[in-house]
Amino acid sequence: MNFAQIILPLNLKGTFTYKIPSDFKDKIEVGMRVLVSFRGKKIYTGIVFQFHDEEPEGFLPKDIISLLDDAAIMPQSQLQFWQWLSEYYLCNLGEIYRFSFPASLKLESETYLKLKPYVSVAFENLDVHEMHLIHALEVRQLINVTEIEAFIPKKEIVKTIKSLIDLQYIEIDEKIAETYKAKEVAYLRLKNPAEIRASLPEILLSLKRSPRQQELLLSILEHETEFAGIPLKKSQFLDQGNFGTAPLKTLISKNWVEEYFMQKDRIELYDGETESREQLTPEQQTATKEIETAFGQNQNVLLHGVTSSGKTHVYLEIIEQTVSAGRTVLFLLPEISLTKQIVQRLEKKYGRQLGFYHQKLSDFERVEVWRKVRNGEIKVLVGTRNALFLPYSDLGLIVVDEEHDSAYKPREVSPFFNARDAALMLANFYGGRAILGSATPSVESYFLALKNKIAHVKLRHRFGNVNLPVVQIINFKEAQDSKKSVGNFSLGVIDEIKKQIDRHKQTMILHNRRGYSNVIECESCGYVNYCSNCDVVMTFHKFSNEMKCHYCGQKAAKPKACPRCNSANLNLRGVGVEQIHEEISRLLPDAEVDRMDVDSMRKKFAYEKLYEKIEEGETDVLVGTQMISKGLDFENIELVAIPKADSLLYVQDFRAEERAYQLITQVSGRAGRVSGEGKVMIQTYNPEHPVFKLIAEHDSTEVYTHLLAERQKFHYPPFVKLIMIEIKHRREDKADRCSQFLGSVLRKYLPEECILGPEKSPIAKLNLLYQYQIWLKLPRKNYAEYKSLVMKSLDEVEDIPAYKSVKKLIFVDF
DNA sequence: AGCACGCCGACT
DNA sequence: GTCGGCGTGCTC
Repeated sequence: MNFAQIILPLNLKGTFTYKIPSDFKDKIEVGMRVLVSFRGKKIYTGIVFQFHDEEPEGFLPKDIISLLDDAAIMPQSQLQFWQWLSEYYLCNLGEIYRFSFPASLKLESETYLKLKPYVSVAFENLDVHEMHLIHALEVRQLINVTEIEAFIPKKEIVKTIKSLIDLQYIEIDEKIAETYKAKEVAYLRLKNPAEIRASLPEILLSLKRSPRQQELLLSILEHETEFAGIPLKKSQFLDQGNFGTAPLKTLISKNWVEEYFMQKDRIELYDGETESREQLTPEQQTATKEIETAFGQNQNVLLHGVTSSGKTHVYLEIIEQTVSAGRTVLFLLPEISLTKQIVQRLEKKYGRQLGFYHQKLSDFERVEVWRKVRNGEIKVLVGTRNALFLPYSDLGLIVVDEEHDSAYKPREVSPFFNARDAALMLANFYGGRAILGSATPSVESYFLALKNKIAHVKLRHRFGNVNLPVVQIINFKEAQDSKKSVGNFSLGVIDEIKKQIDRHKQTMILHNRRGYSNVIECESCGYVNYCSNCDVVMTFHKFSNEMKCHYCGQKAAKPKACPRCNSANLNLRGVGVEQIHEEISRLLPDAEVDRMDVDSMRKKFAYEKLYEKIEEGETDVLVGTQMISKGLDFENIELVAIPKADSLLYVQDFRAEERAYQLITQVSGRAGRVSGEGKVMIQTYNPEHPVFKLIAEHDSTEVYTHLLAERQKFHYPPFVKLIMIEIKHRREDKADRCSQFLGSVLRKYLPEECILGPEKSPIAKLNLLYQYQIWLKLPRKNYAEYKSLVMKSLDEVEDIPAYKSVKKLIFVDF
């Protein structure tokens, strides 16, 4: 055990070899954080990955400078998970490390040093640099590594620090411990409640000349009676009762009331009534039993329940079982905005044992959750995909809610992994189980269930045996031909919306295209307005009166005349959600019509405000993009209309039909949740399209049979394994040549039928980078072999210096 | 990744 | 004559 392989927070292949100094040998553990120097002067926090005794060839390993933890900060199972991720998704361990660790747990040259307390320094034994550093530390308590460069030559820095640490004169300042202090919050309570209650009349009498004090005391008493056991937050209490601090101070000095402090919990404690466990319906009970059985047979579960069937109730039941068995639960959601409802319910039950983790937390908050997970304080963790990387010690259950959601595998941030599949693996490494839940499972998950790789548990009925909405397909061609249409709507849909408004019911209209119109075209010369960064037409947004590129975010003024031929005849083509909104507002002038899309929700609290407005029933019609399909569970929505349903299918993506099915079904699920009188109207030029027909029949089995047949016919997942490689460079010829070269190398090793491309990406230029794609369809059998040939090909391209600067992004299971 | 090194154009 | 552009190479 002379050497350690260390993971560094850099996007570099593999791990790095360091020597373990003899005095660390009995303390160092796999999963510990260590301080090492890399590239001479830079210092990094690394993770111990492995130990070994093989003397490396070709370089002299450096020593590990110091250990940052007393015990492993990363559990073994997590490290196994990292290793799997990096092998499966062809990404570097360093990338995973960077992505998954809060910044303050992986300090680099920003790491601070300090003198050890109560040491006497034998200056006569120090060299000049060591002396400088000690003197500097005597003047200022903390110095970071970069600052030391000012007075010690770069080459000598690490040596100096290391020698002083060895001499026990200085130590690494655990900034995390220092800067991270949970905030303390003041609470109020009666000092001696029993006594006060007993002699209340006398006390009140004694306070008769101080009405504010009287009021305050009674108020606290009332709270303690009504919400026994729930802490009373001082600031909130004073604000609500409009009390000043003066009467409170007097009460405290009179020893009636006391102020006490508790660590602030980022999740506010639920202070409403605690709800008793809801009774499961017979169907939910059966589902729970089926899940237990599957778990007993070491099987994971696909919980396939129609919208409003109460999947959450089943989750809660299994979560409770897991927690009472003493194990931890991870509840994954595709995005934070959907957490509201589930958190409210879990809060009541688990209080402080509930944690919350997502991209929008500050670093401090992340570290807090990290520690609580590590030391077992948190038993139930609700989070988005990055919550997979918390240091769980005993993960018994992972729930992946809305498992079909594409937010589980964003294309924008590396490492590119699918959180749903990763969750299955993570559960596996911990010896835990996973539930994938959805009303519209992904074709891949459905296939797993079909092949009995995971158990298929179904909930076929809506909660309370409420009927599923009636789906009506409207042949829009016919409506137009028979003059029964106005603009983008058939008269039937308009009439139905009016009918709903008369009944004081609400309507949702789905149109999944942002902006007002997606092309502005010159009538005389055919000019269209392209984004200067991307090979994409700019979309006109009437509301903000500007042109926007939906890919890079660039904005431009709307041209008044054609920039090429100066003609003023500019045509608007393509219908966006703003236009649908405008149209409905015009057709129904007395109705309250609102719009919900990323553009209108950008302002702070815009979402909350609109949410409330809908909840209060002030909104009659809500027009929106796919955003309206998530998290809007209102009782009063009875009608869902999709005026241009075909646009959902005309996307060049082999998952277009699956997505269309999921989106339509999800948004339909908003209609008639309680009444059972929901109605869905789909306008299309292809009324015979199987996806629309099967949605109308509510026959999900047939939908998946259809989707799977298509996938099999055209050789797409789950029948093959798909890897997409995207090659990007700011010079088109270079990206082109590099992709051609990679293509030829791949063809050297792989059969021709496995390789498609290289071709220009559907968006040939994005953010000033030209991009080309190569699609690999690899057989499931011997996949590992094929994949290693892909890796070999990539390595060969990597060896060409001219292509080093070309970015190569690899999407596995794209 | 990120940083130093090294080779060619536009400037005081 | 120099400053600085980014192509290239290397890091345990």
